Amino acid sequence: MSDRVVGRLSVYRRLLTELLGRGVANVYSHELADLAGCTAAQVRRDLMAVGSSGTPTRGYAVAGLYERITRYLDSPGGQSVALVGVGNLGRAILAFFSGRRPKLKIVAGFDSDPEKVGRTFSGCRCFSMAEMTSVVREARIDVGIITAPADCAQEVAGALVGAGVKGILNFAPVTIHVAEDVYVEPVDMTVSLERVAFYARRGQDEGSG
Amino acid sequence: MSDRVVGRLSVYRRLLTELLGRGVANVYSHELADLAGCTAAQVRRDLMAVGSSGTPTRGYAVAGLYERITRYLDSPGGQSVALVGVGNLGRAILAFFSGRRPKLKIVAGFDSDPEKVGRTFSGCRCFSMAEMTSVVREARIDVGIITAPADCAQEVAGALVGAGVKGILNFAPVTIHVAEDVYVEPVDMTVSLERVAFYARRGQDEGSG
DNA sequence: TAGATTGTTAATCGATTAACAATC
DNA sequence: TAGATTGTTAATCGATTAACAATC
Repeated sequence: MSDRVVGRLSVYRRLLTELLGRGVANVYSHELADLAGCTAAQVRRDLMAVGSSGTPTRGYAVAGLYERITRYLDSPGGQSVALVGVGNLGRAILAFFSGRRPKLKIVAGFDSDPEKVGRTFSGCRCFSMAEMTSVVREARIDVGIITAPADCAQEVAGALVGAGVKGILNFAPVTIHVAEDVYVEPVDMTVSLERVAFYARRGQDEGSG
Repeated sequence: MSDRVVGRLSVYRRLLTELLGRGVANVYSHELADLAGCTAAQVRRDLMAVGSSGTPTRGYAVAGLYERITRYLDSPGGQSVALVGVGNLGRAILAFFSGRRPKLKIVAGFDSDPEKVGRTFSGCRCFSMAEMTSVVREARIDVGIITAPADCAQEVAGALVGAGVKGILNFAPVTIHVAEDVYVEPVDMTVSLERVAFYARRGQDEGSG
């Protein structure tokens, strides 16, 4: 399954939650496509991939769709996340995810600043860097978020992977290198802003975002 | 020019800055590729696209490369950015970009909270929502960052575009719809984290991040 | 039935990769 | 010269798009 499809499934699910809340029972592929900003053909192909099917007259059942996507995307028992670097951005992300997805919860923060260690931010306890290996192993954390400064991001990534993390969301503006079986998703805000500025100046050309 | 190439150029430039600081005069495509996490063929093709050429013996001149990429990516006179929604995430982003790229500066923040209006965050003045049109026009802002809550992101996008913005970096977890000539880049942290969690659990498969 | 939608198959498109000649 | 790298061309790959039969 390609990363693009996984991303679209996540978007569909968010839209389905909204439709469920409004009591909508069925949706057509072109309706989801309009809401998600993609094509109806993509929606149908993606939904087939997770084992959902619709009918020509009624489209897809919202509740069934939500259930299928969730079964596909989520781990049944939930997954735990660690966040390393409880600075401005780290705390903003802790606040952002607080209570948002109970099955994918940030259960531990880490920081080298003794002032932050022991405190709780948006319901998440901050530990020292030295405690990382034991905390990650005990809580069976397999996802890490790096909001540490660029100059220590690689070291942090190594420590996370060493403790058992298999996926990293990297906000530090550096390319980190890890073992092949670890998935790294870079979220480089500088790169994103420069790209937006480029297309804002040049006209959209063919930018796909 | 595809959005992927623009993103890689931005990464190359960051690496070149570092090399310049270390006094490195030349680089080979495979060296940049290793640092950027892409292939040497991609690097050579991207650099050709911005009009740079290298030699078999010395590779590429770092200074010349930096200059070419900058001339390609940056607006000569610089570009101004507005940020709407000076909450936790907005303030973290203001702090992150503060002084980072002088040619691409966040010159105004906007928030509906009267407590924030008139104050300065990381050197950026916060204005009221009512002032958006006039401030954006007077400062010739053509890039917007949306860090407002999801339920008003679409409205904010409409206001930004109405005031003349041609590119939007959207951190709100909703798909926003704007005119075709406006470039929108979504940065959906929920989608990103769910994708990382998915691959962390399933093994990397073919995730390209 | 009529008609819009679904799901499948083929065609297209773009980007990446591989192969190779040119070059310093 | 020898050899690694550059730049070009062809092949491959994946995803998207288009066309169409099946379906409710």
